[in-house]
Amino acid sequence: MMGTNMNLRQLRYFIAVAEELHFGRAAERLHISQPPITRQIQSLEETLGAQLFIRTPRGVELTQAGSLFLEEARNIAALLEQAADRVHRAAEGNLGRLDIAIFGTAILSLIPRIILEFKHRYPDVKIVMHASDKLAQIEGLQNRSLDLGFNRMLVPVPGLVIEELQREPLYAVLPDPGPWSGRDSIALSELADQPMVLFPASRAQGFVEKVSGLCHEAGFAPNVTQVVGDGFTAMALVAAGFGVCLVPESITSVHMNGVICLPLQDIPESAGVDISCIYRENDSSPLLANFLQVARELTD
Amino acid sequence: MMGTNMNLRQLRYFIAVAEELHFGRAAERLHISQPPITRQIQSLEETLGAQLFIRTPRGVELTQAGSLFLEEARNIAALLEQAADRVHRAAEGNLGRLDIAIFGTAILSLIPRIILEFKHRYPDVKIVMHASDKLAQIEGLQNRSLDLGFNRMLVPVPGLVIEELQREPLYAVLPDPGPWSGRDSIALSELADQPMVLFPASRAQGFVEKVSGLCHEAGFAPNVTQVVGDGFTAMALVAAGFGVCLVPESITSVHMNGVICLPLQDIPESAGVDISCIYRENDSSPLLANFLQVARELTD
DNA sequence: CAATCCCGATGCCAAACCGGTATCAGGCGC
DNA sequence: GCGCCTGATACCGGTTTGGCATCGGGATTG
Repeated sequence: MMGTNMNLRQLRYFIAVAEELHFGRAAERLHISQPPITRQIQSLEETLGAQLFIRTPRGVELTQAGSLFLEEARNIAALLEQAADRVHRAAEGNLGRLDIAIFGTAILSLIPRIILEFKHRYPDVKIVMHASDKLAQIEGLQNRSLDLGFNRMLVPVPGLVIEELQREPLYAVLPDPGPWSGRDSIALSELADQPMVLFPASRAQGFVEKVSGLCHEAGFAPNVTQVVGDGFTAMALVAAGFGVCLVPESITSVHMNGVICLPLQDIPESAGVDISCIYRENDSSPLLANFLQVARELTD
Repeated sequence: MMGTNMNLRQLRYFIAVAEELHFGRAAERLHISQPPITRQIQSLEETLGAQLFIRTPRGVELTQAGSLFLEEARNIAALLEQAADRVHRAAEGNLGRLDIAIFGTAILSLIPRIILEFKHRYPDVKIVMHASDKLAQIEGLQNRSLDLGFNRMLVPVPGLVIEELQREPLYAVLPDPGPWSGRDSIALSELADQPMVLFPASRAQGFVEKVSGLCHEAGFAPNVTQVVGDGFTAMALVAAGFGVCLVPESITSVHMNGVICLPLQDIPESAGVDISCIYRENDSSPLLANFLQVARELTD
């Protein structure tokens, strides 16, 4: 019993013979001698239970079954080649899908630049954006529905890596016109008596605690009058006279009537607020690696 | 250097491992031991230039590239299986295409029965019908655009086989009312003085010569007044009073006002007209073989 | 914290497979 | 009838493949 199992070699040889209609020329084209072709074709015919060629004194011709098989064989060969190429590209991170989570104010400035650059470099990678808060990002990463999250003030989680991309100073958002109109900076202690709006009203700790801590270091306890969901709402409340608030620098790129934004004096660099990304520690995806590389390049 | 060329074996092993997510279980499923699987997967990964699995202490999991390749591999494996099945069926004559030529009056009675029965037995064989005269059938068979022709009074052609399926007696078509109204048969000699309509006016010899020969055997030369294209036209001319004509029995299944059809007396069986099929001598197509078998069964 | 277990990886050997050379068998043309 | 061309076959050597035994590393367990 010869071959009871098809082989890609047989397929290649068959295509060559079917196109040359001549065992000898097919052998020449395949850079082998003629006898192996005879045997592989015989084996293939036995496997398929079908005669593929009619042997004639001048060469061979295809039977109807052979003609049918030629189409299928060509198709399969092309699919194999294509599959190999696609897999290779996927392994190099040029093809695939990346699920990225961001939250509210993270949309500003840095992250869109990273994503645009990545899409430009790897156009065949499909980026799916998810708007998720801190806890949803961690859950999504753990259950594999996310590959990467962007956030601020992340706390370490076992199995996940937090990588700081940028650290931006804090700004005070103040009513305008008001006592600080015309100033170009402000000390945190000047806000000791001011009612303060905090954000975000999230399940997870982070920015709110950061601001509280800074105030205590400046020698006063913040007089919190409101805790709202996001920085834009907080700025709007300041404009409406509810008090003052502290925001990361990037939010000040949004200009709003009725408020001014002033940098804080005497605050160490490390007291700024970070923009970090978070991903699985043992995620070997080349897509993620490529994305992180782009992110690092853009924050150097 | 291991494998620079993909192999179907590697593909099968990969699918098994990807579905079991465990080299040992995959080996068990494939009825081999575990080390060959390790090697084949390594070779495949090297060939593709992509890591397909992440080895973990409890087994393996698919990388994104591996996940992508699993889909492709499954698809290709299914296509291969399907191709093998289709080729096998084609070789057994259950699948494919048969080009069959008929001409005018051959449509009656026998041939449609054969074709209907064949379509019933081999529903996946596509039958393409061509209306071709005798010469076109021979040319079509020789240049491979036809597989089988039906015709009458065929003359031998080198490389083609003529197989008689049925022989039917001749009938005389006579004007009605007329001298023979009420009779139930007629002798050919009674038509000696009658003007006669012949058909078909074809490039090839055949029925016309047959009728002429019979008349001479009966002792008279036919008084041919018209030669027309087909039997129906001839019958119409008889009804219009142009004379009489001779037709094969099967045409008498068509009833036409103004004519009666009477069987000829004293004509030997061999003098009847045949319905034959014609095909290539060395046509090894199983579809043709199956079709001929059906035809022979229905004419036993 | 060490013993143990389970997984995949590796080394080694025999069997099967594959390709090359030489040769055979049959149809066609001169 | 003889040569020529085709695919088929016989035999041999190198390569590949699978099985057995074993290794190395991480996780579990007592």
